[in-house]
This record gives sequence, C-alpha cells and structure tokens, in this order.
Amino acid sequence: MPASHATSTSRATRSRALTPRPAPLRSARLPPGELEEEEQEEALRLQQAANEELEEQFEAANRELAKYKLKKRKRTAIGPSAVTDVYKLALAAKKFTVTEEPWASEDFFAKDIHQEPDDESLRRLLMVLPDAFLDPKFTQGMQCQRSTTAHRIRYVVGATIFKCDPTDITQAKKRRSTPRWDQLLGLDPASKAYDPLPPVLYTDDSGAGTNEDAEAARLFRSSYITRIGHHARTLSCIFNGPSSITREGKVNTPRVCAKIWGVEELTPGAIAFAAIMVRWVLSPDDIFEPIGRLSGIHYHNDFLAYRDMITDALRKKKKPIHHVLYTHNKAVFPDMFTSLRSKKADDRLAAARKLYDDASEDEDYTYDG
DNA sequence: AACACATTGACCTCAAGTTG
DNA sequence: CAACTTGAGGTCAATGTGTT
Repeated sequence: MPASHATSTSRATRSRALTPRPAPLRSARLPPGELEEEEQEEALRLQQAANEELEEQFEAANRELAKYKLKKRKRTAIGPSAVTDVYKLALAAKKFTVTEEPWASEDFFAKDIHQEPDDESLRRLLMVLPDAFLDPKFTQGMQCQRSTTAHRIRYVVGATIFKCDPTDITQAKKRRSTPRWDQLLGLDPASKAYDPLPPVLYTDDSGAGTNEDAEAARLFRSSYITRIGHHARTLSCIFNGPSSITREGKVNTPRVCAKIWGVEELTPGAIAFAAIMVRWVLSPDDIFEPIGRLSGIHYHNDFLAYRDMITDALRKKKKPIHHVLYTHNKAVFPDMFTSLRSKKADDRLAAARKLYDDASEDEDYTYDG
C-alpha cells in the first residue's frame, strides 16, 4: 500500500535524524597516560547504547501506533457517543472562523482570560470554553477551515459565481492578467493600490457611486456574495457546501457545515468573511493570508473593519444593513427563514406575551433567575 | 427493504516560510 | 540548521436521497 509505505519511510527518516551521529572511534592503540580520555569514550559508548535502545522503543511504539491508526475511524460518526470534547473544540474553532473571525488576533493568546474581553462573541465563547485559544486543537481547527473554505470558493465554485472560464480564476497567470478582476477589485493603476471597498462588494458591480443612501443599501449586497431568486453564492458555499451553487435543484447534502455547527442565521462576521473571500478569490494572491503577499491587501484588517461596521450599524438599528442581513439570510437559509419569520407565528407569540404583560401581579412571589 | 451513487468534512502528508 | 508553523492538495469513510 503506497500510503503506509510512505508513512514508514518518513518514520524511519525521522528516527534516524533524531539519533545522534556516532562519534568517530579512535584507534585502539591509545597513548599511555590518557586514561581519562578512555573513560570518556567508554561513557560515550554507553550513552550510544542507551540511545539505540531508546530508538528501538521509539520504533516499537510507532508500530503500535500505526496498528491503532489502521483500525481508527477516519471520520467522526454522528451520535453523542462518538462526539468527544476534542472534536467539539475543533468544531467550535471552525464555526468561529467563519462566523466570527478567520484569524485569531495575536492578543487572543496574550489576553488575560479572566479579563472581560471587548468583543461580545469572544466573551460568549470564553464563558463556555475558557481555555479555547490556548488549545492547539482550536488553532488547528481554524486553520483547516480557512484552507478548505478558501480552496472551495476559488477552485470549486469560483467560475460559477463569476460566470467565467474556470481557468480565468484557477490559473494564477490568467487571474493576474484579467482586466475584469482588476476593475472588480478596484485596482488603481497609478498607485497599484486596491480599494478597501471595491465594486465587487456592491450590487451590480457598480461601486460606491454618488448617492450615499443608495450606497449603504448596495454595500455587501453583491450578487457574488449571495443572490436572491437564484442560487445563493459565496455565503451558501460556506454554509451549505459547494454543490448548493454548482448543482441545479435539490442536492444530496448529508452533512453540511451549517447543520454540523447548528448555524441558523448569518452573523456580521459571516458577511464580512464572505466579503474578504470574494476579494481574495479574484486577487493575484495564491495563499489566503492576513496580508496578501502579492496584492498587499490587508484581508484581516479589512475583515475587522467590515465586521465592526456591520455590527455597529445593526445595533443602531440602521435600515440598510438590516435589509442586507435579511436578504442574505433569506437566500442562504430559506427554509429556516420562512418558519422563523412567519408573520402569523410572530403575531401568535406576541399575543401570548401580551397575556402575561396584562396579567395581575403579586409582590410576594420572587424569582432570582 | 436494500442497494448504488454522489457529496461531504475529516484526516493525512508535504512543501514553503519563519524563528532562534 | 533544526524545530516549528502555516496552508494546499489528495484520499477516505459516513451519509442522505433516489432507484430497484
């Protein structure tokens, strides 16, 4: 089997590398009076013997591990018994990556976790998982999700979203020499700088425009991020899998991220994530990093700016941004949306609430919860 | 009811970059 | 230069839906 062969070779290479190279043995004929040196060599030989024994133990342990790995499940099965804490931590990390923040800021690790963090989502996460960011499983989970999501959006569904020849996006050379992408990314030919709010983020590719009200309503409502009436796009790929946009009609979607993570509604982070993602997909950059190596685009900083802008506007009950969230939600989670936002259901609940509001009170009753 | 197929996220390995 | 980190790419088992 090629896979196991490769594993065993790499293991052998690794263990060789760990073993200290044997010191060149001196000639048997030692000058008299150098007993001290002889003793040292004897000690070295003993040390080498001990090393060899350790190496053998190491190999044996690896063989045991390899046997275990063959039997091990490759994929976590559904069901409470199979879901371990480690698995749940990785899942939380993946969900966090896409719905809250793609890269963990450096101060996450430096931050005193007993201090109240400013960010609300982080505060909630730390309440449930105080040591989340200290666990390597968490960063691994974030890494994996970044890599997978970026790859899917660019290489699997990119051509469908942007209605172009697949190679225009997948081939680095062509991607870097397509004028349409430069225009969508708001590249200034003179300064070689990219607009942090480029046309690709707006409805109809038309950019900021002159009318400020119209601009607020069109920002983050690009048809590349999601689209009403047709298949939802980038956002849907993230949560419902690539086939949700590349296939017509209903698809077999056994375990999509939204189901696994229990996501029923978009967050400001999710919209901001999709926004930097459509920019990266068209960019000259080959690797999805906080700062684009070739473009110089500050993906992470721009993401934070988008997310905080959206969060702030939502809190302030601004109409355009609530409309953006509404349309995106309707496109990405149509089923849940209709059941959640049925006016009839809302009225029914509101009526029941009113019954309590109108009911009589008694000062003797207390409730501390 | 049982099977086949299509699709998915998880897992694994490797290469390139970074640090000390 | 070794040890560590990060992201990409390939493979695989689990699973929902359609078909017999």
